Parts: sequence; C-alpha cells; structure tokens
Amino acid sequence: MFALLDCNNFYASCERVFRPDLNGKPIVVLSNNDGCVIARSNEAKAVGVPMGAPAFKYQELFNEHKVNVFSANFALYGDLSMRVMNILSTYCPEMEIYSIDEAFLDFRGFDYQDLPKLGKEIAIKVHKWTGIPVSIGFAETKTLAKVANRVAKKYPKQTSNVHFIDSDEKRIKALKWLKVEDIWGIGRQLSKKLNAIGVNTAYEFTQLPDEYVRKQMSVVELRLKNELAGQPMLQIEKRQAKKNIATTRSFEKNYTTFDELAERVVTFSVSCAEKLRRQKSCCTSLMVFIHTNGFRKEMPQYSRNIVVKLPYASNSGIELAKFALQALQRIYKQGYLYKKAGIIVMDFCPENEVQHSLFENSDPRHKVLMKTMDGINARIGQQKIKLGSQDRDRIWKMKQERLSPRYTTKLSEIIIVNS
DNA sequence: TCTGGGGTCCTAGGACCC
DNA sequence: TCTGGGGTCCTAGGACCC
Repeated sequence: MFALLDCNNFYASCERVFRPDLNGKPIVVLSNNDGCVIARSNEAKAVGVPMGAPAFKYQELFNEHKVNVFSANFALYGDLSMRVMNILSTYCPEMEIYSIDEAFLDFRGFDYQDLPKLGKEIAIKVHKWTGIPVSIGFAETKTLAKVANRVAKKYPKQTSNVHFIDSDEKRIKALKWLKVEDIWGIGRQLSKKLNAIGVNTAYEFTQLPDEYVRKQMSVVELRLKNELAGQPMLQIEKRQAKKNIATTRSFEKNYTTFDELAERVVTFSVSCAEKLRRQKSCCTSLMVFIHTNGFRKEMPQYSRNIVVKLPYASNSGIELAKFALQALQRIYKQGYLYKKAGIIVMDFCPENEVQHSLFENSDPRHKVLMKTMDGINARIGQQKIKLGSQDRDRIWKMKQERLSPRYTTKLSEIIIVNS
C-alpha cells in the first residue's frame, strides 16, 4: 500500500494555527505582490472565490463575506510543513515529500500492521501536534492513493479523513465517481480531448484501449492508466538535485530604464547562484527574460528571452550577474513598460566536477568569497551582504499588506498569550 | 491601479553520424 | 532502371504538477 497524505487547504490552515478565532471563517492567501488567490479555506470556496482569482477583482466579494485576506507567509508555511513531514518520517522510512503540503509513504511490507488504524492515528497526531488538518488516501499505486485522498477530502465525516482503496469494488466505485479532469496527470488540454470522445470519468479512461492511449496521448498517460487499474508503475522517488533553478518576479510597478531592470537581473542572478551553491551545483548556461504586462492588451507589448552559454561552469553570484547583464543588454529595448523579469539557470554539473577550460575559468577567489557571503547571510539574515550593483535598501519590495507574523521562526514575532 | 512563482517530462523534427 | 538501414543528439514546444 502507498499512502498519500495531503494537508487540507494548507496555507489557509497555517494561518489558523495561531489564530483559532478564524476557525469556520473564510480565509484566502494571496500570491506575491498580493496579486491573486493561491489558497482558500473551505468557507472561502463556498462563497465562490475561485483559485487564481485576481484580488482586486474580488475585493467586493471579500468585503461582502468578511473574507480574511492574507499575504503569503512562506516562512510560516515552510516551517509548519517541516513539522508535518518530521512526524510522518517517524511512521515510515520510505517517504517522498512531493510538495510543501503532500507526501507519499510506502507501506509495502507493513503486512502485520493494521493500516486503517495507523492511518487514523497519523491524521490525528499531525493535527494535534501541528494544528494542521490532513487527509490520507491508501491504495496499491501512487495514482490510486491520490484518488483515495480525494475521496477522504470530499467526505471527511464518513471517512474520518482517511480512505482506503483495498478492493476492486472500491477502486471502481471511486473511479466512476472521479471526473477525468481530476485525475493526477490529466490537465485541461487532455480532459478536453477525452471529453470530446465521450470519456468523462476516470473509470471510462481506464476502459480505453492501450494502443489508443499510447498513440493519441503518450507513454505518460499509458502509465497513468495502468496505475489506475491497480498496476504500480511509479515508485517513491528520492530527492534529486534540481535540473533548472529560477528566480523570477513581477514588479510592483512598471520599469522603463535599463538600470532598473539591470538591478533586478543582478539580484535574481545572485539568488540563483545561492540556490545553486545550496545543492552544490554549477550551471553552464542561463536564460534571461523580460516582458511587459500581458494583461494590458492596449499597451505596446514586448517579450523576449535569451539563453547564453557560459564560457565556464559557475555558481558565483558575481559571474552569473555579469553574464546575465550582458544578455540583458542584448534583449533590452527602450520605450516599453516592463512588468516582469527572471533568470533561469540550466545545464548543471556538480561543483566538484567542473571541467576546466584552457583559456578562461571561473575566478577561484569567488569560491571563498561566496562561502563567506553565504555564511554571513545565514547567520544574520538573508541578503545582508549584497553586490554593489544591487539595491541596498530593498529586500523584495513586494506588496505584502496582509502579512501574518512569523510565529514560529522569528523570536520577535512569537505569539503573546498574556501580556 | 491592481493578474504568482517554481518545477518536470515527453515528443517531433532536424541535423548529424556510420 | 534501380537510391538503405540504423543510430544519436539537440531543440522547441506542449503538456503536466504544486
């Protein structure tokens, strides 16, 4: 049996942990710059706030239903996520942290355990110890565990937040209930295609011939079909080094000059370099992109990206910033209102296996310098040491008007019980 | 006025090799 | 008159996930 544990409305639930007065009340959490809705409590879903809703368009609805609005507080969510995962790791050695609020557990071989009982125990303990409510689905494949999890979420009372698919009857019942677009791995495009040929439920999808799925779709969907039929095709995956790393942001206002964009590009490069060093990789190419606000159709639009191959592998913020700036120079055009920019670093190699070049190499002094900078920033706070070409005063100048305290990671913001 | 950020995998087609 | 068969690597684009 595989289990999938998923935290219910995770970000919204995090906001409730230290604010029990918000239980039963609608909550939404907004993206960076307080742009759009990225999480909703059940009550917020019930009053009709859709996922991804632009906050400014829904202000009236928020007011009308007294929706509690929060800016994303990733320090809090990350810390609570870690606590949840720590508890899970005490139950099962084979675990895959699939996202900030989800984990697969491999219970194959737990033959003498009463898994239904264990599942309930896990759900209760996580809730009790962290304040985060969770749902758990058990089944013979990861994809079916996802399905089971959905059932548990949809029927919390009947299932006590834990659902088992342990017979063919239950499997078929769940698949007949599940809409095809709700299958893990079937998105908007594929469900449109499937609906067009009369396939509306997960069960109907499993009845398609293999060759059809393989030809009309791809091996991924064929794997999915087998998984839904109860044949495990996916295993628990070990945490792997990333193959791409990105730092991209929308700006709080439009930028016009090269210098404004350059500062952002340098800062994003420094951030990518830090992330590279954290996983002990160097990159050998990088992409810079800039674009105007695509939502403002009446404005002149401009959008370009450029990929540059580096002459040598590097994870030095100084070097990446230098190459990124050269790239920016090649794509920047005057006369546009820029809304977003980003850096994506690609083509990695391990930092201790860098192929040296005969003529041009990464400055060896940077290694020591970066280590020192990382050390200082780790000790006294992010971005305390920066490059001269970065804006000294700003951290991420983001609009975050509804930010909750960092209850668990910042001593000065700890909750006061009685003052 | 205001619309997020960060990832992965697969396929088809072109260029090239012997 | 007749024009093979088997590969690899790379890229862009499209799909998906949270």
